[in-house]
Amino acid sequence: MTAAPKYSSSTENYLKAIFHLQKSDGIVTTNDVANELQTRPASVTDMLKKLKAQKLLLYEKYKGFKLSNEGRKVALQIIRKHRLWEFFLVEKLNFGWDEVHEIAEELEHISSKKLIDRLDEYLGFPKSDPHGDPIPDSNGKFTLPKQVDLLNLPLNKVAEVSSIGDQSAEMLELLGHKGIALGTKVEVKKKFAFDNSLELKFKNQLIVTVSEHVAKNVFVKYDE
Amino acid sequence: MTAAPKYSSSTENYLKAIFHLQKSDGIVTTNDVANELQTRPASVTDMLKKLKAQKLLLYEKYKGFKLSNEGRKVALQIIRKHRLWEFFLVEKLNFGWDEVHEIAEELEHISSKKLIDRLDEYLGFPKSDPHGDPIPDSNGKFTLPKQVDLLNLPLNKVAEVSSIGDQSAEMLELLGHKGIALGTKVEVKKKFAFDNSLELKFKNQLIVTVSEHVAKNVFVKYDE
DNA sequence: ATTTAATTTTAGATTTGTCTAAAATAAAAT
DNA sequence: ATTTTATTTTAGACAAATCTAAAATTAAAT
Ligand SMILES: [Mn+2]
Ligand SMILES: [Mn+2]
Ligand SMILES: [Mn+2]
Ligand SMILES: [Mn+2]
Repeated sequence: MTAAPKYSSSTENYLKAIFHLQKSDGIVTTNDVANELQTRPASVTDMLKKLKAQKLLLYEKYKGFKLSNEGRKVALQIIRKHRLWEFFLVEKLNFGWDEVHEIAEELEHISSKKLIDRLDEYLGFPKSDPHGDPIPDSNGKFTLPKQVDLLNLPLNKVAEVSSIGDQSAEMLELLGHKGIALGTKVEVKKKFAFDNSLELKFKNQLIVTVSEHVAKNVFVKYDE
Repeated sequence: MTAAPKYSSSTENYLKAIFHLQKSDGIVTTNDVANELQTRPASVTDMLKKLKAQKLLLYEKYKGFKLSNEGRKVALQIIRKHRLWEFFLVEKLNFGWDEVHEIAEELEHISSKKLIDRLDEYLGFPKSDPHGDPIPDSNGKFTLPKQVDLLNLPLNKVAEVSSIGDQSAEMLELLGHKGIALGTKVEVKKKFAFDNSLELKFKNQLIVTVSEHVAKNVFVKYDE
């Protein structure tokens, strides 16, 4: 029985970043990772070599890299911890869903597995975090919620905002102002062919306009 | 307005260790700290110099050292976090009081002040941790638990046995038999006016009777 | 008061993670 | 097919925190 190896916070942050980047693009570059982690490409290359040595990454210089099975497994456990802590902060400590990310960025590195499993139980085994992202179970499995972005939501269909693609401060400010948050019920009343901007209607009858750029980053779920 | 400086986990662990050591002995040595932190005296000396440079420590080589006011202030905030997390683990996540220390040793380094103040509120502003140690408030103040003998403990107040007056072999035999030891949690359920004998209840619901003579020699501490 | 022992500090290395500047390689443009 | 540009990697350095071995200082013993 081999004891679960401990990885540094830095290592964990790299694994998580690579996981997220290869989820969206499929292919990940050194620059992508440097940009995501606010560091330098040279530092990324250094770390890629270390991750390869630990068998967490498949890497050949100049050719590319991707997580190994073990690397993905570790990444998923970090993501599990991140999202469970976010859920805790919002549900139990009354934080806003837009102020928990930074704190979870630290909490995700607390090592105790027993702690996170107890927390999961205490929270009632939530399926998704406050941003609508799925929470992997202790085996790393999770069920992707069926969702589309607002651009692809059929007209006059009531749907619920379930996750946000671009979670930058600027985006969150815009959404806050327009009155769009997780759980908000919306329907698309009109789509302008000219610029793909949309008119959305809320439950309270209010109508707002959002750009194509915004619409592509707001994901909703709805019944068929 | 100066932003609160961030200290490394290592720095925080040193401050906390020195705080605890100077609490008991008054005087602290390089070896004490090395022993407490499972490290080498040479490493301690290195860190003492760094702490001095940060004005967290008053230090003159070969002569001795002690925390500065600022150093003590930081130490108390780490202790506050440590003990609040321990309380959380025991009260909310059903951990045993004997298995929370290691986890709190990591959690105490999470930096968000807002988090710890929200946690404090969520827990109902507890006065002491699962080991009976006082929890400093957000200004670093804490109230030492009140210490009285069992005769003077108010009815139905949960208290912790903190010291024994008469430590004769006969007394210790009696206490051992009744199940009373340092750290035992007890409350007084009934006091008989006839002979000042008491009925005590333990956490495990067991009830025992002790004489006035015994009660006068068992000291307990409790909050308020 | 010397000698001996313990404690503390320095000197010099090591590890981890980062950086800048320069070189190597790949991709894009002419 | 060259040339130019962008990306990636190496080379060399640095800060933080630790270590071992040796030197400096203080404390204890004879
Ligand atoms: Mn993180
Ligand atoms: Mn999230
Ligand atoms: Mn600690
Ligand atoms: Mn404690």
